[in-house]
Amino acid sequence: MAGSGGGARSGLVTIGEFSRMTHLTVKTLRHYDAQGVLVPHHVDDATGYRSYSVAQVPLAQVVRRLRALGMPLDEVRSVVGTSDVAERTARIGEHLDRMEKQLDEVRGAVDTLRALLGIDAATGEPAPEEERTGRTLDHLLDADATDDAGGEVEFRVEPATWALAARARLSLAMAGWTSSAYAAVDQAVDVTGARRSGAHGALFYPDLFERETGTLVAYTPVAERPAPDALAALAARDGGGVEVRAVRLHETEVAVMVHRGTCADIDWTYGALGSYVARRALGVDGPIRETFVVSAVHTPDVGLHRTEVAWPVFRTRAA
Amino acid sequence: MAGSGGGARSGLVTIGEFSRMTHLTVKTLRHYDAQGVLVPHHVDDATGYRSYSVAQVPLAQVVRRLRALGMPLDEVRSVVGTSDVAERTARIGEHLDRMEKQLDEVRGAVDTLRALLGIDAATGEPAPEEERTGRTLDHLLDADATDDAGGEVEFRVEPATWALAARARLSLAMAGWTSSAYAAVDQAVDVTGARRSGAHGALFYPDLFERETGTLVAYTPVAERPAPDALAALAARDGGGVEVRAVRLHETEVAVMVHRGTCADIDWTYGALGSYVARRALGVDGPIRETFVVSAVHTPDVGLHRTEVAWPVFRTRAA
DNA sequence: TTGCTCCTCACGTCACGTGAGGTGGC
DNA sequence: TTGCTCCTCACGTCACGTGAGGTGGC
Repeated sequence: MAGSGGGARSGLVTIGEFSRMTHLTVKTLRHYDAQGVLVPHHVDDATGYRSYSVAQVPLAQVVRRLRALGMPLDEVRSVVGTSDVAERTARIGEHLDRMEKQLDEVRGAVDTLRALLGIDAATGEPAPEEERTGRTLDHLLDADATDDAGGEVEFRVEPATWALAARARLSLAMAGWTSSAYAAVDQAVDVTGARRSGAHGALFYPDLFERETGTLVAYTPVAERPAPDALAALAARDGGGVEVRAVRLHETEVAVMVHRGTCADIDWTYGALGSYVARRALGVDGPIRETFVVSAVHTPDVGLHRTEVAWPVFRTRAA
Repeated sequence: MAGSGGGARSGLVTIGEFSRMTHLTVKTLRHYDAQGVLVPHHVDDATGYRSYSVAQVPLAQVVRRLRALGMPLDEVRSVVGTSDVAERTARIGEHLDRMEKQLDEVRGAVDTLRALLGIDAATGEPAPEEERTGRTLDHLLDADATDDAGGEVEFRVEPATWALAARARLSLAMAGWTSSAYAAVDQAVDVTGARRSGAHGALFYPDLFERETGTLVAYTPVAERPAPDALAALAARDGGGVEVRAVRLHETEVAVMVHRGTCADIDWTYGALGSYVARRALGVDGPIRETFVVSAVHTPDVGLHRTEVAWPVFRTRAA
């Protein structure tokens, strides 16, 4: 009888038994050993056989959960390898926060697609025709039926303005940076005593969309050029790792469309506005500007949020 | 001036512009072209330059959402490539259902880890000590403090029994199979007129945990051996792709522990029970048996669910 | 003409899974 | 002794990302 309990009451088990206890495959356990994430209690010199201690089971299950939440192995290793309990707890807590935000976004995407499909989320049944969004999936995937969002597009010349701004090179996925950037910008407004002249805005340079990583500027427009001593005060302080500077935004001719609701769906407005501009051959190079007219700082009701998307154009070309 | 609007009012745009409109990177768009998921409207023979039509924007955004929901590219291709609208809608709907289940599981894992950390989910603040679960993360990751679940383990000899059972080779992740399996098993009970003699159960063969894919048997115990004609009736029908047979379960000596709450956490009970058995060197080879004493068929309140985990042992060895 | 966009390979990455080919222990 | 578990490479996979090296168009 090939007993699977080991020979002694040592609390040591084979990799196979440990696999059954933890629901991690043998291959995965070997991988975690190689990566130093979860090393066996003992490895036999002669045979290479791994022995795990039953005391390692809870640790393995924590690793399993962190991986299930998408934490990279490198981070898992450093989290479970840290002896500082407070830091370990903090790291996991941060990851959970990130996860919950992402979870909300995914749920939003599910809801959006359900709406597109005309499926009632509660019942799973097709919704009555009149409750569906105007753009059903059939419509979306029917190239001929693409509508033109002409009525919703406004042309405008954004005047030149001074602004207090933070700049970074990052990926679109790292949008969490913007919240800390606006916190730093708002602090800078207080420190410099500047007068705001508009809502928070952001400049998205083309490389941000085309490549994985690119340039993003988060700013608040201000009424006057910040005074030199105010700028010095700004340079002297530490904005929590975010450097805020006074910058001059140029006058820009733009086509503007208003996006309503969650920013998770903002690619639709980009698509509609970009298509409109492209059809008329108005596009010019330059950053796309978003202005957060109504955002989380105004109301927690995401449904009321309004974001202006401003696409750089050269209108007189097609006057 | 390097206009980004193309030269004509054709509605055709470069890959870079299309990237900005859809928030898909240039590299990703080229990949989708190579994979046939989203092919450009036109590719220049001489230069290889891709031209996208603005009419392809909505399609691209659907692809983006399906990918964000984790749908594999092969499936995305077949979904957006299908001209049958009803089938397309159905395929996406199925994927959304799978996603929502997975989302609930992830949320469960987040909650579990929060509880482990002793963080109150609503406030984000550490919970009062007395509200924390007994096993905090500190406890879990402190190998010396591992407790022994002795009091919760019961030894038992599971008697031999007949059962109506469905067998499959699949991965643990594919647990969705079990619901259709039990539907088929329940139908088989009706068809054969068998008398149930216990709750739904499942046998998990070791390969299921150790390798990615393995053997799973979903069954309902029945009081008597199904009659030959009942078996013939069973063989004649189509159980929705699931084949149900009468099988004999052997008498087995087991250590049993009850798992309360969602099955997403059942690895903990596996760990505690497996550790208990390993420490006493009682383990023998054989499938692990789960019995769904209180499950979704009894109550929708997951908190009330009870699952017995039965680990095969050879007790007299350590009497 | 410069500088930017675009192109095609070929290879890297992340977290494993899949064999091949072989040894060890009850 | 059989059969099972365990081992180590080496390579595959999935969905891209990262350069290298080069061309094309305003």
